[in-house]
Amino acid sequence: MKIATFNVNGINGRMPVLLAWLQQAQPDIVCLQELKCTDESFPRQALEDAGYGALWSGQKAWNGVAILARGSQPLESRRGLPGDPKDTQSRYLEAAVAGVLVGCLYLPNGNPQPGPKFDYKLAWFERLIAHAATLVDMASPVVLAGDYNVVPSDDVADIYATRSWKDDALLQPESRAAWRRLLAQGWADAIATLHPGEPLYTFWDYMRKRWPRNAGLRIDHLLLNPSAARLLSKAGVDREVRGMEKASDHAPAWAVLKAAGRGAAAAEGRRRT
DNA sequence: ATGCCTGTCTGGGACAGA
Repeated sequence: MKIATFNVNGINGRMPVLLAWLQQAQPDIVCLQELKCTDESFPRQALEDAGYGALWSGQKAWNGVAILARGSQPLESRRGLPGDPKDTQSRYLEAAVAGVLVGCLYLPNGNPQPGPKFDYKLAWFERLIAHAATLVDMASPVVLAGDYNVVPSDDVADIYATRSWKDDALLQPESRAAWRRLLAQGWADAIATLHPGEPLYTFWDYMRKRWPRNAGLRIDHLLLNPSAARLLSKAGVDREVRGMEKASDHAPAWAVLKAAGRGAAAAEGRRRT
């Protein structure tokens, strides 16, 4: 089973890219962020025609998350993080698909920092940590996938260079401390686990020729609870998607879990023949 | 400190992204 996360930066303008990637990569589960569309304008029919059932939480102009499942309908288990009823931003959606619990998240960017947006980012992170604590020890596989808006370290595996980013919310000690506390619950960073030290960036700013220069950041992550981590067999980034016409500024990141969920082994078998 | 790009909502320019 292949699970992917992709910040599309506007789903309706990104449909040609999204559909081409779905067709090529054939992910079983997809977490999408930054839909930038209302619930009414979500392209449900086009995704269904491409073979995907969908669940979405839209919002006018900004944010918005969705979960896609190839050949089935995701079963919603949660909409929004607990802990702040006044938070109306569409940033979290959770569903069960083929025996895997999937949390799709779009963590606040937090710029500029310091300031109220950074405070909101850290507060949202605390709510995520509290909710993740209730999921990490589940007997079934759990994957928390999305745009975390955190560059885990200054290492070249996570960022091309830090000079122009040192004051950015994505690199701040508070953001990284929250990230480390989340992982310390027992979550495995799929890409870092299988490709330690490799610069598998997921975001390249549109500005300053950062894509042609491969001046990227690793901010889209898939975290696996121990049950899911035991099944981890592959992980990667489909970086060619960033080079397509009318690309998002993010590329999809993905992980493959072996024999996860009912029928997955049969599906793997079919794929090999 | 600002522009650099691209998106949405609008119908020009503000705001947000990271």
